[in-house]
Amino acid sequence: MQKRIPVTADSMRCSTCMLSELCLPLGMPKPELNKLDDLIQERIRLKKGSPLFHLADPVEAVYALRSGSIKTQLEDATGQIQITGFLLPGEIAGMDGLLDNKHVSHALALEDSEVCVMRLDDFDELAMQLPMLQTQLRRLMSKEINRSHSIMMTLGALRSEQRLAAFLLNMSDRLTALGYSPYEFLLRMSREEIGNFLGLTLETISRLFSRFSREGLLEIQQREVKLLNLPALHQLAGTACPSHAY
Amino acid sequence: MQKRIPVTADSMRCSTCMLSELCLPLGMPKPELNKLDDLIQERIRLKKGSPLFHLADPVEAVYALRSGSIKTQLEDATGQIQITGFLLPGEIAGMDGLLDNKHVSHALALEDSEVCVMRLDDFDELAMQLPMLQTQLRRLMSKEINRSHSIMMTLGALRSEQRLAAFLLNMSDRLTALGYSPYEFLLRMSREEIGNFLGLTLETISRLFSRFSREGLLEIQQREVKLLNLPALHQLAGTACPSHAY
DNA sequence: CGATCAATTGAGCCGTCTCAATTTGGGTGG
DNA sequence: CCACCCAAATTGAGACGGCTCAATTGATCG
Repeated sequence: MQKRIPVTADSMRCSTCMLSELCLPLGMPKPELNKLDDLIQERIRLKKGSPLFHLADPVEAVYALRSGSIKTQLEDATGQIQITGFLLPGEIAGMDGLLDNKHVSHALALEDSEVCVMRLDDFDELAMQLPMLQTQLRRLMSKEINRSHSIMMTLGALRSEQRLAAFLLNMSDRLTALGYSPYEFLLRMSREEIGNFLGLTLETISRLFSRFSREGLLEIQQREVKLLNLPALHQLAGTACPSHAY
Repeated sequence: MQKRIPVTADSMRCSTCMLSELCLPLGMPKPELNKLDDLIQERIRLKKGSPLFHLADPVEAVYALRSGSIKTQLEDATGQIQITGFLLPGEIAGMDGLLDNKHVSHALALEDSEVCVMRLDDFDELAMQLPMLQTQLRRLMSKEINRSHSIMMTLGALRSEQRLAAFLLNMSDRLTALGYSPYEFLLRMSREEIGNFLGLTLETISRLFSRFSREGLLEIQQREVKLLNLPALHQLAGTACPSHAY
């Protein structure tokens, strides 16, 4: 259930997009920003549950999430799935397929979503006049490398309660950057998906939510979370609590 | 214990380097390859145990390992370490620091090693005349993203014996690509470092080696491994056994 | 309003960790 | 060159965290 939407002159452009502080343009000066507008020639609307791309699809673009949310997952020879990330608006999908221009993962919409299509051909052409663009992509790819390494640490070094705390705080931070509340948000993924991502079972996730709730760290009602004690969660996760949280 | 070595006209260059099929030049046509030679202006010799860079150091280059081996590791606020990779010749270090040009990890030599320094300024300048260079770096960064995602799967979905099998097979594959035997090699890292990397304790690693040895999967003598049954190891790890192994 | 899927909760088991004791090997100085 | 020392690795016993299997409740959606 994909719907491709051509971008017309009066559509939203990078230069006027609310997400430009987070997305590809992050930190680019205004004049350069205006040149970016030709890069996005189309967008894709995704219904909940539908794929943006699949394993082994050819890569001809990377995608910036404009609205909604997306999960990305690996699938091995035995059919085993590992979710590698949950994307929020302003984040980029498809950067893992650039070695051989073949996707090595699946990307699936967790809710109705929309992505901006950045065709690599167009990207490289524009980058000839706007070299900074290469730097921007490099920064985003570097960020994804960091993110992956951090998750390695989460999976390799933390116990279940710490993993879930770290996960919730990470969601909270990213939603805050988007202008939402750090405290209350809706999880767009199931307990099973959280568990898969964190290397735990859905039962463990459910039990931890119940326990955190009993301990007054949060309230949870289905997928609606309210974080009640950010400092305590940070202490659990072993991360510093950002000052804005006090 | 770092020693910087300027690259002179008669030094080894990318165009004549044995590693060019694996390293930055991978898949580049000859004429373009020759232009690469000016990129590497110096190399660094590292004594065993000494750092290539540290957390929070400014990033002015990325590094291609020329000989030896290097581990990279994260360190969190509590001092907790997570090893994120063991680099072999032809592989690149420092690509995780490009978001803000500040290193977010440590890189330490596991044995006496040598790296080629690719200054980012020089890189971007050269890329103006050789646009393919940007694509090459993109491919290498994409490869690192993949590698990290695969490790997420290893940590999130596999049991201890599967993790160690996957680790050994991965080493075997990469050493094979360098022209070494798929069967016999020397582990340059301790049991503790393997365990840290795989999210297990050193005792578990030691026990697994003993068990694998008892089961005839391999022979191990300190850090000298001989893999005796690649298909069985692949079956354990849940990966397809490459044809050359039969 | 039933059907179906998601989430919760419990009981028991298993894998990995922790703590501790030994053994082995490599490096150093007498 | 040998004796010693220290770090690395092995092995065992017991504890515990997270998993499996199973039953039940609670949402959501035709």
